[in-house]
Amino acid sequence: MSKKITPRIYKGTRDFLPEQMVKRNYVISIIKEIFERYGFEPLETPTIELWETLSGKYGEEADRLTYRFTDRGNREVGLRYDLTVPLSRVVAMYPQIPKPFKRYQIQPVWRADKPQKGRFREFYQCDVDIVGSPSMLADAEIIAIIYEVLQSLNFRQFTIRINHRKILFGITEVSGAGMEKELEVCRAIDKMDKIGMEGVKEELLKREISPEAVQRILDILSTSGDNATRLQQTAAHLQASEVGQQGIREMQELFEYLALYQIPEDFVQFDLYLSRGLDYYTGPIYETVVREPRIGSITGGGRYDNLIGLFSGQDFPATGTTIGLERIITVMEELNMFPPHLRTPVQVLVTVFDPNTLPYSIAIARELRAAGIRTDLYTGKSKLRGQFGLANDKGIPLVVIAGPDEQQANQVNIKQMETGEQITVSRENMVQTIRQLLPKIN
RNA sequence: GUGAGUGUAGCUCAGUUGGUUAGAGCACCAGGUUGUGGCCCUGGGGGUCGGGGGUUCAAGUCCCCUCACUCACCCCA
Repeated sequence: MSKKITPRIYKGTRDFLPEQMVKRNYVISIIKEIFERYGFEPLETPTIELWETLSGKYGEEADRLTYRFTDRGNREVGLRYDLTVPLSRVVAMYPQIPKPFKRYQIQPVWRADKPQKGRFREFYQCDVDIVGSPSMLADAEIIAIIYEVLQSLNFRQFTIRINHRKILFGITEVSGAGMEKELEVCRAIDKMDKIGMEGVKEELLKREISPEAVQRILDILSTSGDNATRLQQTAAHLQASEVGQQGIREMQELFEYLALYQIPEDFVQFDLYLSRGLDYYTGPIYETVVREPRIGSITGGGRYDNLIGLFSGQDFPATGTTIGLERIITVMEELNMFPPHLRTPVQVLVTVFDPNTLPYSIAIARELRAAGIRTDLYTGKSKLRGQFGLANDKGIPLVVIAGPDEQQANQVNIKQMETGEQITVSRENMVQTIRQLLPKIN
C-alpha cells in the first residue's frame, strides 16, 4: 500500500450519507409530485455551460461567484450558477417547444462563495418556471405552488413576500433621486428588516441621494393596512410614474388571482422592501422567509421578460421561482419536522443462520423481493447477534429469522425491532403478515 | 473581497502558575451470551495535542509565522 492521503472534501461541498439521502429524497419526492400535479414537465441541463452562456446575465456580483475555467481545448466554460439561465438557453435553442412551457428542474448549482450556515458552494435548487405567458396568472401559479409545497412539507409559519420591479423603478423615478441610482436605492431599502427605517435613511444619504429625495422615498415606503390598502397608498404616490402605475396594475391583478387560489393573506405580503439582487428581473418578484430559524430566504424568484431575448433575439415573457432545497432541509432539521423512522428505505432484513440454511434464506428473500418488499439479505460474516445489531443500527424495522427450526417447519420468525415482539408464521402467510405489519411501523 | 473566533481520539470536550507515561463521555471492536439488537458489565484499539519555528532544564499550555475550519459582513437558496 502506498502512503495514505488524508481524506478531505472541497470546501462548501458535502457527502450525503444514506440517512441524509433518505431525508433529501423524501423532500424531493414531495416537491416533484406537486410540480407534476400543477402541470410542470421535467428538464435537465448540463453541469458545464459555455462561459458566454453564463456571463453577464446575473450582474457583477454573481459573475464574480461563477466557477469559471478553460477546458483542454482552451474553451472558456463555467459551472451553472442557477437553473434559470440554462432554461433560457434551452428555450432559445428549441423553438419548437410548445408555449406556455411549464418546466421543473431539480439539479445542483455552484457558487464560488464563502460557505456559512445554510450556504454552500454546491447545492440543489428546485426550479419551476412558466415561459411564454405575460399574464399575472402565470405568476399566481408560481406563488400557489410555493404555498402548496411548503404546506405539504408541514411549514406553518412563513411569509411569501411579493414586490414588483416596476414599482421600485417608479419609486426611484418620482423621488427625483435620479434613475442611475435605481439599483442603489433598491439595495438600501432591501436592508429594512436588518437595519430599520433610520438605517435605510442613512444608507440612502450615504449613497449621495439628496435629502429631499430620501424623504420622498421614506414617505412612500411607510404604508400600513392589508395588502390591497397598502397597494393603493403606494399607487397614490406613483401617479407621476407611467412604469410605476403599470407595476401597480399588475400587482392588483396578481393579488386578485391569489384570492381566487384561496391563499390566506397571512402567508402573502406585499412588501416594498423586497428588491432581490439578480439583474434580470423585470416584473413581480417574490421570496419566502421563515421566522425561525434565522436563515435568509427559502425560496426566491420573479418575472424575467427580457432574459431569453439575450439568447433568441426574440423576447419571451417568463416567470418562476427557485425552491431552496438545502435551506428547507436545514429548517426541517432544526425544527424537527421530519417524520420519525425516516432512516432507511430497507423494510426487512433476512438473516442467515449458517451455510446449511443459506439456500432457505435466499429463497425467503427472493419471495419478499418479488412481493415488492424492500429486503436486505445479510451478506456478512457475523452470527445472529451481529445481524440484529446491524438491523438496529440501520433502523430496519423488521427482521426475518430463517434458521434450521423454521426451515424444518417451512416457517419464518418475524421480529419487530421497535417492540421486540416476535411471531412465527407459515411461509404462505409471510408476505401477507409483513404487509400488515409495515404500515403500523412506518 | 472585509472582519472576528476556534484548532487536543471518529464525534463532543476537559487538561491547574509551563512539570513525569495527555484524559473523560459518546462512537468503534471483542467478550459476558454457539438462535436475538437497544440496557448493563468487563476488556481492547485508536493521539505527529492542525503544521513549522522560537523561548525554556522542561511546551498541549507562552511568543511568532502558517494552514485549516467556523461565524459575521457583502450577496444569496
